[in-house]
Amino acid sequence: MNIGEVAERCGLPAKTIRYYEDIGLVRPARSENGYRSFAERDVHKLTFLSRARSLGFSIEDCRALLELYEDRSRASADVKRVAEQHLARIQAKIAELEAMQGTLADLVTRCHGDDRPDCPILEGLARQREA
Amino acid sequence: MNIGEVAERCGLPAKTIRYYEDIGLVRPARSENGYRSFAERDVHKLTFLSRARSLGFSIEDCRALLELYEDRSRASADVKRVAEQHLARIQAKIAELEAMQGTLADLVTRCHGDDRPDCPILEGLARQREA
DNA sequence: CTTGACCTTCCAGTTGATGGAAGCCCCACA
DNA sequence: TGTGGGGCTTCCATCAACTGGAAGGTCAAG
Repeated sequence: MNIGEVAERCGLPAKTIRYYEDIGLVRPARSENGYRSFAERDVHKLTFLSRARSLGFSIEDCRALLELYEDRSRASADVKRVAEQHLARIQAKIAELEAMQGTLADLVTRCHGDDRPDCPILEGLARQREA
Repeated sequence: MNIGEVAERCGLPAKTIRYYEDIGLVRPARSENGYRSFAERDVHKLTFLSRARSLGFSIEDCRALLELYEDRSRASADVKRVAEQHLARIQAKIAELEAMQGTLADLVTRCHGDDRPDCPILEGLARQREA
């Protein structure tokens, strides 16, 4: 199977698949003409990667997860640990964004947004952290 | 004022301040010895930048906001527009992370996390999007 | 006069791709 | 047989926003 079809099936751009090969996440065979030749197994791995990336796992996490995925004698605890750490990072990030959102929404609400120069948003940004 | 003191006062690493000069966000004077020599005004701009960055504004947004900040004849509507767009991006990002969090939290809950190999997390990642 | 803190510039690396150029390969159609 | 087009190849550059580190100048204290 050529890269175009694989791209379609796993939902990743061809460019990304080549990149994943570069960094050693997949190792497709090669046809005589030099084209990459993907087996079903490669497509599964790429689909797995696509899903893991879409859940926000880093490439290095994906590498670890893929290794566990292929290791029939893995301990699910190892998988769970990776996932829990990632979940914690996501939750921290959400909290951070919510804090930003709170501050920013407040400033935006207080700005009348007309053609006059006075602006609580700029004042809020300029203020030396007394708030 | 030397860069170290400025860094302390505005809450940005010296390295970052140099970077901001590189990309033209500040233009501190120079002393005879070649050291950067910051005026109060520079410190204010850097503090402004620090706050804006901590609210997640991109460097280009910061550049625009800084320009508005220094323009006494600005229209607050221009500031508000930038802020609203950024707010929308933040909210979209929160939604995205919450979706990830939902899926991931579910998988984590269902994984027993012991030394056996069967693992709903890996199964969830491998599944070809029927869920 | 030396030590150590602070400053300088410059170059490389981070993350995860993405864009584009230059150039094969292959198939169909005239 | 040639030509066109789409798909494939590699390689290099670029994005954001820094950050780390090397090599070296400056300055104040002891």
